[in-house]
Amino acid sequence: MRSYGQHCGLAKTLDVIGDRWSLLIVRELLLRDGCRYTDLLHGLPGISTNLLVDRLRDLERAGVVARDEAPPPVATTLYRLTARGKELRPAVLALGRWGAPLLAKGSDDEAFRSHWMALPVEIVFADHAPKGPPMAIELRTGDEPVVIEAADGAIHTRPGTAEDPDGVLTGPPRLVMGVLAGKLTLEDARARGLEYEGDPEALDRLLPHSAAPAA
Amino acid sequence: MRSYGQHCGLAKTLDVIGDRWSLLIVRELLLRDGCRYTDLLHGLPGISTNLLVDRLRDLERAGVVARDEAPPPVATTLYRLTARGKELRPAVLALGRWGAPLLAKGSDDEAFRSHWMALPVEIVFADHAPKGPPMAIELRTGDEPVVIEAADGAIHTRPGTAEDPDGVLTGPPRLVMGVLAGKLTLEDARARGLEYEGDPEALDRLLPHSAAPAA
DNA sequence: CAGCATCCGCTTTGATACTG
DNA sequence: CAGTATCAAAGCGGATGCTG
Repeated sequence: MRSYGQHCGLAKTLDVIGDRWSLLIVRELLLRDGCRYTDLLHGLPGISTNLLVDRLRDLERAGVVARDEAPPPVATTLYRLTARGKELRPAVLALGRWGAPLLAKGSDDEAFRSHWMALPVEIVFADHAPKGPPMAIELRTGDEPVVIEAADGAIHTRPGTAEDPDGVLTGPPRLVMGVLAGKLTLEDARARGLEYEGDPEALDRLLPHSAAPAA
Repeated sequence: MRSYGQHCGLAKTLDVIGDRWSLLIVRELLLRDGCRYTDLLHGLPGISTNLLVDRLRDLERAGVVARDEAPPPVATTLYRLTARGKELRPAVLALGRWGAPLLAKGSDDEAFRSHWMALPVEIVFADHAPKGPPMAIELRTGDEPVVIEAADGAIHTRPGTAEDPDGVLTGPPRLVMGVLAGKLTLEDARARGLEYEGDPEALDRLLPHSAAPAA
């Protein structure tokens, strides 16, 4: 990207990550640090192969992304964020939060990847019973199942299934994301076709239950 | 901008403000809400006139910017952010903060506008003596003087001069911005040519004085 | 198959000139 | 002052080809 040539912090940031696709690449690496070229390609539906290469090079030169040559069992190169790249997390979360209300208006032919759900979870969820027993909620939507786990007051999200989940959310991405992003109450989502099986209090432990939705 | 077509909050945000120049236009309106086309042009050195019009239209359609037809004494149209547009402030600040370390490496031919200094001030300054008397520091750099005022624990920045400033910072934009962004100590900046006249404690009241610089 | 590189048509941007 | 109009240059998207 051509530099804005402005002595301003925002402009300098945009000089680095303002190119089309750049910040989405950062999103992918924030969600799945240390992943392969092909993983990135899968997590960025719509990008063309040459653009991905170009952007990775640009971000590498800018000190945001690093590439590690993985040793023989894997024998591939892994892309990850540098420490400096990880510092983009607050900005990415702030931008993602701003876009949450727009998710409601999305059309049905939009691409969706299950691991993207970790972003809204990080933004709006909190463990309201940090002393409670470890807990897991499974999400069945999109290209792969995802598990949200709460333990010791911390919340983690990972791809895969849970052995004995306290709750299971099943339905179209729009409804699951609506609930996770705090833009849809569980009741509304159920009325529109979302299914929730398990302990009704499990989700309540994580969802913001103040009167005001997340701003 | 062509939509990313991804059901993700970040992607949705970038669909709206991811175009080149868009977020810098938002910056201008965050700093000087209700300004004229020409003011925007001046605050966005490097943009071309047709691009500015295109972006303003796009942002208007997206509900981020609104235009008010000012009544006869002024008789011009004023651009401002909508409530929704103002909600971009946290994201803009987060991005601006990330770029602060990059300001040090800027070259001397970069464009600079004094009112941009309000961003770092908002990010790193705090009034450490909120009960103290009202105070003003004048900044003399860039295209116009700027005053930072602290009163009742709140900090304001405005273009213009102060009648009886408690301190005056004079020097090239790079050094003044370095101090404001917390990337340069006052001593370092003075050694490089920054001048500070007035009460040495006035600046201390606003600068972060913990050992660690702003992350 | 992972990880690129090249080519080509289309869209976006940038610079400047011009208008009510 | 507040935009339009025009056009060249750069960027992007999609397809395809190459290499281990």
